[in-house]
Amino acid sequence: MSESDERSKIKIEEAKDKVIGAIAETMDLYGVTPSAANLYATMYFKDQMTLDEMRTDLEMSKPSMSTSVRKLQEIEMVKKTFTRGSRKHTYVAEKNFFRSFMVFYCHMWEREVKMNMEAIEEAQEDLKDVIKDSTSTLEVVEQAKKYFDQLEESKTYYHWLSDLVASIRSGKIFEFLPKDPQD
Amino acid sequence: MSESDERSKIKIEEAKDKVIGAIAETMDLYGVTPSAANLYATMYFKDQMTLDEMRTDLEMSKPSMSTSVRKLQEIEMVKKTFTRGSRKHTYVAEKNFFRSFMVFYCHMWEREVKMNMEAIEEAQEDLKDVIKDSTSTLEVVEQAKKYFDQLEESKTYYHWLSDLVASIRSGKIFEFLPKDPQD
DNA sequence: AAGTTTGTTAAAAATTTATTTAATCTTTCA
DNA sequence: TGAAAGATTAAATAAATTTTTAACAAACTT
Repeated sequence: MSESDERSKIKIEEAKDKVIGAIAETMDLYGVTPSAANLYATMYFKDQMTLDEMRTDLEMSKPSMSTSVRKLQEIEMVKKTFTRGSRKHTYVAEKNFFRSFMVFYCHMWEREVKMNMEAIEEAQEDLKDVIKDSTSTLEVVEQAKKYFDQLEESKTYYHWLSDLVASIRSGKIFEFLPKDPQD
Repeated sequence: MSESDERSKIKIEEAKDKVIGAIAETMDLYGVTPSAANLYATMYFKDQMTLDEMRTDLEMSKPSMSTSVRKLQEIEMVKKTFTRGSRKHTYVAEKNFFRSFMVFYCHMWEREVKMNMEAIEEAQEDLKDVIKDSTSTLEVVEQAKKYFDQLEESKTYYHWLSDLVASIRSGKIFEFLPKDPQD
């Protein structure tokens, strides 16, 4: 192999590493550990990888790669693939960032809406009881009403968030914000 | 104070606690610690709080409250307010979830776009050098081209994310997805 | 069926992150 | 200006995560 060819290959690796570093660094948003982030970013430039390749590439233990890849599968940023011939499992990174965005945020936001709305509904029931209770003092009723209204108001946000999720899921958001803006 | 009045007050507290628990639990999305999440959720039902009130309420140390409140100020979910008369600092929780959403996600997504786009631009420059280098072998040039194209493709996503941020910042997104949907 | 290879689970070690105690610095009021 | 109160920083402790080593289970090969 020629001297300059070797240099070119190194340059390609450096180019990749810059992007790998950036992707890994911003992946804390997705709630993954630095090593899982690193793994995903590495896989982003590969067709597919086995656990042993990951371990060699990142110089980490196999169980560590196993748990990282599991976590990445959970948020659907990595998928298992069948590779005929090989006994090793192979994994591929989701390379479509739109899909990753959709899967991750929709899942998280739905969880937020569900959990908080359920709590709000229950809380409002309790507050209604207090408000309707004829033995309650004016002061207590006023308190209960205040909190009830605050919760009612907050529902607007959760409805909106729910709508946002729906429009991302259905793809309708891309009518408003095209993936490929015409200039 | 009457028996039933006491019961009503407890019921109000229980109602609040349900919502506090839910908010705190879903706040991991915002990358804050459980105690900061707890603090915010508690403040959500108060007009304002001093560090000492926080410490009493959450039964934690003052420096702990100080760092939590600092973190919440960073993501603009809490603001410092002036309270004439008192020497203690007072803090208020941002109660408009739309604002919190906007501030947090726009900030994070802008960071993601900036960091990754800068790395991509640099990497593409390197790859261009390799592609244009007349001494490069065909194999190496093909490799470089492949990565260049992959990066070029990914820019679509970052542009879109950038547009999303802009439309949230400007409020234009609410034309597409109204806060208060007409049925 | 025995032996290998591969992947996962369990327990231990190490690292990081969060919290507290103690000390320092700032501000406010006399 | 000095004393007192309040908030922050620093160092130490505690807690929680992450990572690894080691043992185990499953699947394939011969």
